[in-house]
Amino acid sequence: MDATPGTTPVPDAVPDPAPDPVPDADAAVVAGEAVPSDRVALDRDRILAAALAHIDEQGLAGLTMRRLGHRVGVEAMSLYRYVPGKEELLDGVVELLIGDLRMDPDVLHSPTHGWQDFLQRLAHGVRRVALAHPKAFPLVASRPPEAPWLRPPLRSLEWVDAFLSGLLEEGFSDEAAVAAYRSFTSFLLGTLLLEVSAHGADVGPLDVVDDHLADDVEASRHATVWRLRHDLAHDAAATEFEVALESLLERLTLVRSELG
Amino acid sequence: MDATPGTTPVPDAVPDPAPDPVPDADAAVVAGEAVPSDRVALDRDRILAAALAHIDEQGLAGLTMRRLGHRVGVEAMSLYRYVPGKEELLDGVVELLIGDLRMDPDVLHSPTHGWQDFLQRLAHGVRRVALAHPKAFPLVASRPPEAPWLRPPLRSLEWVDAFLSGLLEEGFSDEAAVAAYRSFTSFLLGTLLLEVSAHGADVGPLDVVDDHLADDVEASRHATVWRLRHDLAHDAAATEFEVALESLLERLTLVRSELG
DNA sequence: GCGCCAGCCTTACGTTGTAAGTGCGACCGA
DNA sequence: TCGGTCGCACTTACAACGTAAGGCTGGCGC
Repeated sequence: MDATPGTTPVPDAVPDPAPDPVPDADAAVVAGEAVPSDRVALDRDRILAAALAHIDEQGLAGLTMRRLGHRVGVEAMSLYRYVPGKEELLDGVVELLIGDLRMDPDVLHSPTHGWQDFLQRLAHGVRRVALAHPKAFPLVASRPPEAPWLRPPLRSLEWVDAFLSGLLEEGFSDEAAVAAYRSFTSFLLGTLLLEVSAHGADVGPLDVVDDHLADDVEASRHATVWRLRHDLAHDAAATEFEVALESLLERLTLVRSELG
Repeated sequence: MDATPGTTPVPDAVPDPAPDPVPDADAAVVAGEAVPSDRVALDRDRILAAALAHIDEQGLAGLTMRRLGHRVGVEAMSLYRYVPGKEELLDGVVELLIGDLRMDPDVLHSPTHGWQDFLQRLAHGVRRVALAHPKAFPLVASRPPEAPWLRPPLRSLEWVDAFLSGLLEEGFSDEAAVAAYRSFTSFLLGTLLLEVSAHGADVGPLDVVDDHLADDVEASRHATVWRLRHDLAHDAAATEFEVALESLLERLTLVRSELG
């Protein structure tokens, strides 16, 4: 019994070479199965998924070509047959993240119940992705966009087009739709980046901060911060998101009629 | 252009050792001058300033301990006498950036002309810093904050305290002040991050995008994006910032009275 | 004169991304 | 059945990185 769960220094789960438990590989192939060995075939999607999983577990800095190779049961250089380099790999992870949006059944591709419902669903979908992968989400912001007007976190032509087309269908003028696009992306990026960042630094439940920081706060200086420390630590991100989104939509209603 | 550290022979401009042009060093010292050689004394502030300048010119990926050392005329390891490591160096650069805020004569430390004026000035001050250092500003967002409630881009106790105290003076309740703090930081972060990111990707004036992207756009798919491409490329960040900020302040007025 | 020590340099190690070449197994036309 | 080709992983190698450890030097106090 190797790999006892309590002791391993590296939690990676390499699939273990497993000296081919299949007695007759040809038979398996004939039977319609894929590769007989449990070492499943490598491909770009599997690599990207592994990279995302690795980031979720170890953080961005923990992702290394060698470590990623090890995780998928392969030497680092083998990855380069499927991915041109590390930069492109990270871009692929970002694509994967926004790809999750398409799979989300609660996110609509066009405003079938009004534009407010459309944007509400989209915003919540993006937030779900961000919260599901807090360590990876900053990538969505930090990767250079393919075009200056392809703004995170809506980083694909597909979604930008869906966004704009959707609003146009709903009576937005060209200018209003573009303005709404800019406001919406700024809002999502700022809010979600701060929310996942708080999650990352979320070590203890509250009150526990660095000593020197605590000293600074406690000492008469910064008295207000000290007094409000509990309010500041209190996490009401979900309802705040709701409120701020609602307020944004109200503002967009104005934009819609003013620039109509 | 950079990012691949493999080939460039480094175009840095080292100040040139300059074999001590001063004939009598003691005389210079007596005369009240600093170190006689033009190789000025190294210290933490000079290192941080050089690091910021380097990031401004070469980008974040271009900053290396060796290159930074070379820039200040010193071997890489000498930097470690003043800075514990690269992480702390980057934190120092962030401090330096927010330190610029304190120097800004248009930014007030307390609301002497009403809280709206106070926040307006603060917001514009932060935006000025972001635009002055577009390559470095993302650092403000990506460095892990010292405490979860110390939200970028207001990353120091000093400013958070000033913010909260200021609003309390102006009639905000505790809850309203904290809520305003959260909204304000989200707004600034999202807006400015996207603005500097657009500046970074700003290669040509407009229309020039990657070929494959252009193909995707041009081909019947994404027809709306294609049609609105000029509106999308049109940069009205300044006035949009103004409008969005105004709208935020209006909303905070409501928060102030509702949670009052 | 002597030792101390701040400040810088040198050397060295482990790790990173990746260019280049090697080797092996599966397929395929003869 | 046999080479030949080729896809795919492995091996080796290199430059650059962050940084640990220690060495030199020149100006200071005693």
